[in-house]
Amino acid sequence: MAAELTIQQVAQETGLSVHTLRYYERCGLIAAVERATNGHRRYSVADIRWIEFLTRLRLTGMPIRQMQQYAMLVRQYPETAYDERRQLLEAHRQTVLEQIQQLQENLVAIDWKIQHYSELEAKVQTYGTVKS
Amino acid sequence: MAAELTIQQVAQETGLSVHTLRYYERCGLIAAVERATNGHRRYSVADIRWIEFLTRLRLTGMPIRQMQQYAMLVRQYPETAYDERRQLLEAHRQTVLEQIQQLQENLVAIDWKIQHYSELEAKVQTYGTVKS
DNA sequence: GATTGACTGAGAGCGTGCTCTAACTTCTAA
DNA sequence: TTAGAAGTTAGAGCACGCTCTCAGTCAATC
Repeated sequence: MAAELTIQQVAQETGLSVHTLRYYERCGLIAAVERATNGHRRYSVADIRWIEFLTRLRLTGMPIRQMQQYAMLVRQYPETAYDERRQLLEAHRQTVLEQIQQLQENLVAIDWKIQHYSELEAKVQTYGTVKS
Repeated sequence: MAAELTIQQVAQETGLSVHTLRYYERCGLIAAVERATNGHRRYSVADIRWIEFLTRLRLTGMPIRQMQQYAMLVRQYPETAYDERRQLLEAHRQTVLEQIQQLQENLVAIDWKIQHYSELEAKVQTYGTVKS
């Protein structure tokens, strides 16, 4: 795979900082990236796609530890272990669904409070200061 | 308001630890709780309701800083400032909606990957090891 | 050949939100 | 009256996920 992107370019593309990109590589989330003759990193399009997927996992709250485990499965058994990878993602999928549900439940309570304040404001408009 | 619950009981009710309850009080999220003659905290039902609402704010990702601001509005102007409180909550409501949407978008990509793995697994079953 | 600017690795530092410790008090039950 | 369980404060410590610093390398430009 042609590896031609500098770390700066990848940072721009992915929204991660160059620090974070090096950090991710250091801790095994990204496999050793190709290097130019001067030792500088050169990322391939496949690297970018991988980083984008990693970012989705992070944004859905997967801890680095688990991402490392997933990365390890992909790297260590590149043409197999589909079952294990799928299971890991399915477990994560479940936690994401739970997160969404919890957010929605809590949102109802917040909406309720907003509504309550609106009503109190209306009363203040009509009658002056009101308690609670 | 009758204040009769010990910190242990409140921890049980709310799911927070006693450490966290004291921490929340220390940093101004909970107004000074009533004390028994021996100096021990005695929480009222209103305290519990407040803590439950705080917990909803936390679980939806509101930072402590902002919760402090909200708590300050409630405490400092107990019978007014509804507009400001409502605005604060509405701004938060917006970020929660965005969170949910982002989770859902990322979930699609994860589902997609799970599906992909399922298909690869099926191929492995049929033809033996397959690449990608 | 000197300067500039992007890169490198290793490791220190930081912000957030708890979580735990230590030393002390107070109440209850044996 | 003594043991132990639960409470108190102030402050230290911790896990996580970055984020920044530093000293050095390298290539291009003036």
